[in-house]
Amino acid sequence: MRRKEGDKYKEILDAAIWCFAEDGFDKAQISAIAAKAGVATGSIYLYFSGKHHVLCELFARFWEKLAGDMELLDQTDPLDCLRGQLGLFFDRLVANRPLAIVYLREHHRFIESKQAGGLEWHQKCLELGVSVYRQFADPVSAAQGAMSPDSISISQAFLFGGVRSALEFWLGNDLPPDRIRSQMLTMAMASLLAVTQGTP
Amino acid sequence: MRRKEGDKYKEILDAAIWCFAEDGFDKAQISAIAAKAGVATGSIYLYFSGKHHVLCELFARFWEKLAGDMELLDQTDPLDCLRGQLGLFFDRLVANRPLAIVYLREHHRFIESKQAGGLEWHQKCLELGVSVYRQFADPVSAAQGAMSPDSISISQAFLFGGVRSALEFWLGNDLPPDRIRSQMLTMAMASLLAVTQGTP
Amino acid sequence: MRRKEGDKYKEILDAAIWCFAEDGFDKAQISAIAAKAGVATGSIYLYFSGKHHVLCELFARFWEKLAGDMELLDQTDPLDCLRGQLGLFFDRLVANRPLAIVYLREHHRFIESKQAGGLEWHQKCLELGVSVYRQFADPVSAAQGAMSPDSISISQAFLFGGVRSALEFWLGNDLPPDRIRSQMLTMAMASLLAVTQGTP
Amino acid sequence: MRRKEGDKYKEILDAAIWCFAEDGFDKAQISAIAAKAGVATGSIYLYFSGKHHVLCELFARFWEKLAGDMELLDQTDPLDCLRGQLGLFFDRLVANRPLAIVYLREHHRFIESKQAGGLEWHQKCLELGVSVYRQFADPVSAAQGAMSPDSISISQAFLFGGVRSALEFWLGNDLPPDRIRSQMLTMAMASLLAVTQGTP
DNA sequence: GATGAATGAGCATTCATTCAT
DNA sequence: GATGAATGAATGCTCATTCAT
Repeated sequence: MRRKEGDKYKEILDAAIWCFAEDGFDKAQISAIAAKAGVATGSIYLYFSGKHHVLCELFARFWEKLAGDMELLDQTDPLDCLRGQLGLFFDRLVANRPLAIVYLREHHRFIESKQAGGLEWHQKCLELGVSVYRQFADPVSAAQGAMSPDSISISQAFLFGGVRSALEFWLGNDLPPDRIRSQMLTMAMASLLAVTQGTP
Repeated sequence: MRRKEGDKYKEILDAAIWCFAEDGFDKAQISAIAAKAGVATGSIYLYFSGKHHVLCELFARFWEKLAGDMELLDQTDPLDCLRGQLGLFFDRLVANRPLAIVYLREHHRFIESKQAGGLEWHQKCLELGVSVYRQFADPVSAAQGAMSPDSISISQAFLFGGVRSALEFWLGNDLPPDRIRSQMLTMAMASLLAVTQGTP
Repeated sequence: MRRKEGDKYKEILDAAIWCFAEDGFDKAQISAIAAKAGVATGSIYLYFSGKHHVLCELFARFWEKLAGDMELLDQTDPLDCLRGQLGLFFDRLVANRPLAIVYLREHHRFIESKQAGGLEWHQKCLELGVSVYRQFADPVSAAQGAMSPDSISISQAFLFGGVRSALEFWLGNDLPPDRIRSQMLTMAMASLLAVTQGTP
Repeated sequence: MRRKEGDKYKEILDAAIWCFAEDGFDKAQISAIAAKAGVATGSIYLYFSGKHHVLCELFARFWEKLAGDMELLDQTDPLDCLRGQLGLFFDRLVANRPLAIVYLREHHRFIESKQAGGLEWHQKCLELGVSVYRQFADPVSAAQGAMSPDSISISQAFLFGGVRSALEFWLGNDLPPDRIRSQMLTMAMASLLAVTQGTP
């Protein structure tokens, strides 16, 4: 069976999450990741081109799965859908604490990475968000520029920032995630509507 | 006795901002900071106990100055005041691009630092925000829990996350900061009101 | 798997002897030891936990071999046996000039080291000496305290001091070791008998 | 008054003894010596040319004083006189524990030092010993070579080694110095006589 | 494919010494 | 003479990556 081989890839990624979360990307040691994954140090280089690549693959898989799940969301009501998207993003990270830590601290390395494959999955998620966002267009707000690419991007960044804050707060406090999630979504939706609902 | 020449302390902090922004905290070299500051490597240790200390002092000075400026804001209208606070925070970082980068990437080290002096200035800024926030209390929203410490903290985190997103966006795009600032504040205020204005 | 090539462990120890002898422990550079041993700097840390550990292993191996050789000595005559023990110690160091230098200058670091393995071999050698020493007991000297633990320890220290002096002298002068060895043993035996032979 | 100036020289030497004893010569810091002496770091260089010079001056003063005291010893009986010399040496170091430590660990640096002034005082002490030693000459032992320069030097080295051992033992054990001194002298004298008393 | 011993460039920090005041 | 801020060369140890087996 070749199950073992396929597993190593995943074992390494899982081990990397823990190590990156614990020590940060720069301080985390490849040899520690290998040990935690139960493989030899050198084996990591059979699956990844280096430490940076491991990190990028981590996020690539994350965004890939998220994109898949986002597509399954009910798109009947734009507001519900967007709420669902943000909630899904939040839930996925809350379900994996160390991954949430790595996301908060090291995701920028993924974004800034030049040759990283996997950015297309991140892009896909952003686009899924935009496509729902566009459905909020009404003549007045559109006239006010709410559907300009810039405006949309800023809104989207703001919403992601909101989830980010919620995660950071969750990590640092002992509150049930639902409590945080709920207030986060309330605020996110309000901020969204403030931009997309024209105020005549 | 040879007097301390010039303002080496400040030169080092300024140089550190550039180096941390360029290379990240872990990769940044003390010797590079020293070179940029125009002092000898060893001189850094006359003013700071190590690389980590330099980073913490950086943020301590930032929050100290910000706290001072926040206190000067007109407090007549709570909404205006809060908008002013967030805008001030945004403006201070937009005015210093590399500092903004360092803030986004390395501020968590300051927060997580155990023995860092200067955390009190950060705390002070948070408290100034909370004290304005409390003025939004109305009977209905208060009854709904909007003024519970948890709720306030979450809101505050969300608002900071909003500014954070705006900064990140500003760094990655070529939009005039005012354009970003304006939409950020619109969204921030809306999200705030959504929590503090009871919906009977 | 790549096997450990050659006897890097031993190469490093041999190289360390030369470097420690030449420069002293503190000034000796790990990189110089590595170069002389023909290995990379980092490889030293595959075999030893640090510079101090290298030094301690050096002495541990020395005492281990010495203990083995001391046990082979003919124990028929106590006086001959003790002479043989001291002579053996002297000969082993005379046979390795740089090791003799390191012994004279740095052995105290081994003794003072808290967690050094190998101290048991040193202890073993001391005990082998004491067990022979005890055979000198005669009723009169014993009554005078010559076999009290303190007295034995002092005698032993004195005898070791004698060999030490002989080595130091040998290092600093161009005399054949046998000439020095012979006078040293004469004096050592006389000093020994002065304590263990009761003077009624 | 110029007492202050003369004092600094001595303050530095005294401080150096403590620091060298505590940390060893290489690890001891000039700045720590200065601090302990109550002077500025730079001031040390007004009195000494460097760290090594401080160490050498330390021993130069020691041997200078010892030479003076040795000359005062009663020379009536050679055996008593030699016993007195060794005892004096032992006592001087027992009276100053940190100095004893520095003597045991770092004296070789003084001996090996090329340009150190003060070696003549050390030489003086050795010669005072030799001149007493020569008085043991009897026809038989002299015929056996006991008064050859080599033989004398070896004997002297051995005797110094004996005192050295006694000091090392004293430092490492909780025995009253007199107890150690006494046995040391017994053994030293016996070893001496074994060489100088011809055995016909 | 898998291994892990071997590599060696890289870096924060220290500290003897200098010298402007 | 006295000071102590400033210097910058020096070094033990780490760890991502390689590659012989």
